[in-house]
Amino acid sequence: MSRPDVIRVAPLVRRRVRLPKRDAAYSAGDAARSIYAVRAGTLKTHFTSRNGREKVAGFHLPGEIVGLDSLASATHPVSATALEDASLCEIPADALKTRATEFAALHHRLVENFGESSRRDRELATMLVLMSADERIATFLLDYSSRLAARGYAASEFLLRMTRDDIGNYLGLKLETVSRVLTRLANTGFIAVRSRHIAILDRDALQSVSTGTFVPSQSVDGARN
Amino acid sequence: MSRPDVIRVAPLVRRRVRLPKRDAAYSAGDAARSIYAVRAGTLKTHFTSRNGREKVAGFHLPGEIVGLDSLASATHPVSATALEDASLCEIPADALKTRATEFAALHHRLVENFGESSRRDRELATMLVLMSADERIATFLLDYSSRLAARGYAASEFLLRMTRDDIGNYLGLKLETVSRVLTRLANTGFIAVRSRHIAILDRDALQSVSTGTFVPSQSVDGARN
DNA sequence: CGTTCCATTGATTTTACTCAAGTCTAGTGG
DNA sequence: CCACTAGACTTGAGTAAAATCAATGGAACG
Repeated sequence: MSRPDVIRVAPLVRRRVRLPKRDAAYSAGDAARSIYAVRAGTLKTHFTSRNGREKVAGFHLPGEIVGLDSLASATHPVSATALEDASLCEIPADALKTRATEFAALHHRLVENFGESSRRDRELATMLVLMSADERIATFLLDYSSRLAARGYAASEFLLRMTRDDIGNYLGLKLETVSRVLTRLANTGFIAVRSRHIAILDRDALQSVSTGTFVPSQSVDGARN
Repeated sequence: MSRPDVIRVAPLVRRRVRLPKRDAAYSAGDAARSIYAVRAGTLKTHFTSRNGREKVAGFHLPGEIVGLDSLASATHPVSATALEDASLCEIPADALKTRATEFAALHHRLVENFGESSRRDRELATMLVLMSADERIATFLLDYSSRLAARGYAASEFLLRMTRDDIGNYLGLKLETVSRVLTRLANTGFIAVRSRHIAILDRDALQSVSTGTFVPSQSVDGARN
């Protein structure tokens, strides 16, 4: 969870793509021909697990890159779907591959990006294993906020572009639990919730919830595992 | 979870390292000078999460590579500790970096390796979110078995080199739960357990447990999330 | 060969899930 | 433009899976 994966690849961009809400930039299994920089809008990446259940892999804000994980294989391992009308820059994978070795700087950026995404995956796994529902939601909100801030958007008041169900799937919670936790955090005055509009009212408190230092209601522990 | 990340890097190896049980090849935060191929023995990678809790990131069998995730940053993001006396091949990172752009094939292997590890991380996250304790343990045993088999070891009878606590931490379960599930799987006759010695007696059944098709005791669902 | 770490098993509690009912919101068509 | 509808969200009550607490047994290690 963190900084957007900004990468300057202007000379490689093939074309702009308009992607209406609910449409997929690519689907799991598609030939891996391109990666995409998110220009505007929000995407989610998702896939069907071996036992047929749908899993949200991540959310992608403007300025971030999707599809990099396809460079290793012939096909896209996940699908990328627009949560709202979006606009993308398509970057052909072959150009990226051949010219990556050509230009050390670009190669370096790629390696960096992989490192970044593996760090994020590691943190997600940690979150799923070690954190309570409250900690996960608090962490999610703070991460979302900081990613928006890094792109120049308001950090303390924003619109969630995804459903409670998507958030829950991503964090390993049921949508009812997501709803309850948001309500609880709102009741303690740490955030304000108006459907998908979120305002962070007390960032420090939210931070302490995310680290398990503070626990909203009565339960005294917060420690898991 | 899957295939070992075999990579032929003989010409780059600097030296062999003997690593006694409980010693670390490197620790989180160390300068990222080298990556390591596991020659013999088993390692675990682990790190301290933001809230100070220890998390097992993965287990690494002979023939696999550790430390690749450090290429992106200046320091190692995780620690690598020997679960038993081990022997490693040290590969200097700078040689890998400079010569990776030199040799397209090696560069390709690196990209591939990142793709593989991100696939594994994604599956781990899925496992943690969507799977019951029984499914996780069954999946873990089958993965462990197939990784051993890929290196020429017996696939159906092996020794777990890590504690129940390590397994539990990795899978997001408490050690007691790990113990209980192993006992349950043994009672149904799918595996045999003698402390850390595991024998897979009915691979198909274990497979069906791992996919949630079969559920050992009484509970009828197996579905989560 | 005793000490320490690891594993098992049982009883109880807790967290988040499930099931269910009802409300709100945004998008649609009359 | 308003009414209608479908999807999204909230809230409540009861349940289940795994965590926690606790005590004992077994293996490994110096």
